[in-house]
Amino acid sequence: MKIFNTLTHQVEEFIPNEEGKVKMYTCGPTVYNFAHIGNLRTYIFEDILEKTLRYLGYEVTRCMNITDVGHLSSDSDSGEDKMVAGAKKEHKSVLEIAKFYTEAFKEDTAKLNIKWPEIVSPATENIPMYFKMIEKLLAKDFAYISGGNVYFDTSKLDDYYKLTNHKIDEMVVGVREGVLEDQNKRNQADFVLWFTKSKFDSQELKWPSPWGEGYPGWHIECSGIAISNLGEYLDIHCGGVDNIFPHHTNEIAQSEGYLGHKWCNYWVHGEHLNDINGKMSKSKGEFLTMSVLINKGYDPLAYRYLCLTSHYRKQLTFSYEILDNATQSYQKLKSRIASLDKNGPLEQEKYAKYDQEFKEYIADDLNVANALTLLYEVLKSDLNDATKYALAKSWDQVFSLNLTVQKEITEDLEKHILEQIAKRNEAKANKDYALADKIRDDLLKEHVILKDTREGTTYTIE
RNA sequence: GGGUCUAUAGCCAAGUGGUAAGGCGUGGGACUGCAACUCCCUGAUGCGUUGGUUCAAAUCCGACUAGGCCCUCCA
Repeated sequence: MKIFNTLTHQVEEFIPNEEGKVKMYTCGPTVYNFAHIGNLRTYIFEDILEKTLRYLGYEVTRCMNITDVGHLSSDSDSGEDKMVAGAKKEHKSVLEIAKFYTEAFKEDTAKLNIKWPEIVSPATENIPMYFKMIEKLLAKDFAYISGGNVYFDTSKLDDYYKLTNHKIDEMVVGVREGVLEDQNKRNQADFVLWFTKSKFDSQELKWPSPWGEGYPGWHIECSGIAISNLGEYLDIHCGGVDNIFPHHTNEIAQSEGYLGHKWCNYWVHGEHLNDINGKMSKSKGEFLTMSVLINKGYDPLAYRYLCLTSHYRKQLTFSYEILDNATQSYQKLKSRIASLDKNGPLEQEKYAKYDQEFKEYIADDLNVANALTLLYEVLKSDLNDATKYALAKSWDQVFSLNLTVQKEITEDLEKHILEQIAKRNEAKANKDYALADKIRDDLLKEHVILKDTREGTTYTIE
């Protein structure tokens, strides 16, 4: 397995700490609103990564956080927490809001066939772990107290910027409008581990702590949750590219400061889904959620197919044109597989050869586009139907496109359809094409699509 | 200002020095009462522009152009 490691800025051979086992952590959603399809692209990529590792024989334990506290609400850095803003808007408590959007997120991921991680942990349920970490960081002099808050001292690390290649002298503070410089910091890059003061008075959730009543900084939650659930040595840490700095940079700093050794070997980041204005966000342009697409008649799995045709490290610009394109391709692919006769003997040798090739593609930094192309090649090949079907079914463990899932047909429905087909054939024989077409249209309304072949009329159900 | 990534047909996209995969769409044909489905045929003398290295460049190097992202909310 080869994968691009942000830490070394190159594609590397993946070697886990423990042979055959992978510990994987992925940054989860901030649950103050619905996830947009750009957020979901990252979860699709992480799902593919996890399933690829499993397909290659690794045993994977994956952990994800749910951020239900402590994120600022807007670019203006006005000091209102996202969760609080969401709660105010909807007249609910912060935790009610978090619960609601956590459920919504879970539903979205289920529709996209994204496997729910073994371990999912909300930030608010791990406060004692943050105390433990912060206390140790203070004791080891990696942290200091200033202006009521606890800060991490980035000057104590030689390679704080190793993930980004940033040069500290050339960084511009407050390059974005409205970002204020925090006068309590010793160094420009220092960040807060625990808040008790400053501009976050509107924060609703607070906990008593050794440093006063307050709440955790924006980065400590991921480190705390990852270390307490997966231990001191992590194999893979994922997220969107926007997390590289400062979030993941700071996670490395605080985790390695706390542990006293290297924490995670592979940092893997997914690129963004943009719209024509650039980066997708909840505040500008159309707020594209799964529900928006579903209401427009799109199949969530067509969106998943779209994500699969594009490499995870490449930006993709969303448009309805490309989604229509993907929908067509996806439906055609599915119907081709549905028409295969799955019964019969497997051509073992050829099966193994193609499966090996498939593994080589996905193991090559998740070259899913080539893996999909291989599926088309198989469908076009001279393999027997049963072998083609078996390969599609096996590979769908990674693709997760329901390629071999077909609608159940009840006996009554089947009887009804066959009767209608008989009636239509009679009408056709009598050259009563108006009636024949009406029967065809009526069945279509019931999602039954008729196919006239030389052998007679068959049907499929969508 | 600094960092980083990208540019291949109408659209998506593979390609990692040996002469441009694949999918969707388009157009044509077979099939059909007409359709749909399916099948067959159909596309880049060319890979943002421009220099260079090489027997050979979409692939390597330089310059330029355009665009995205990051530089304390973000997937």
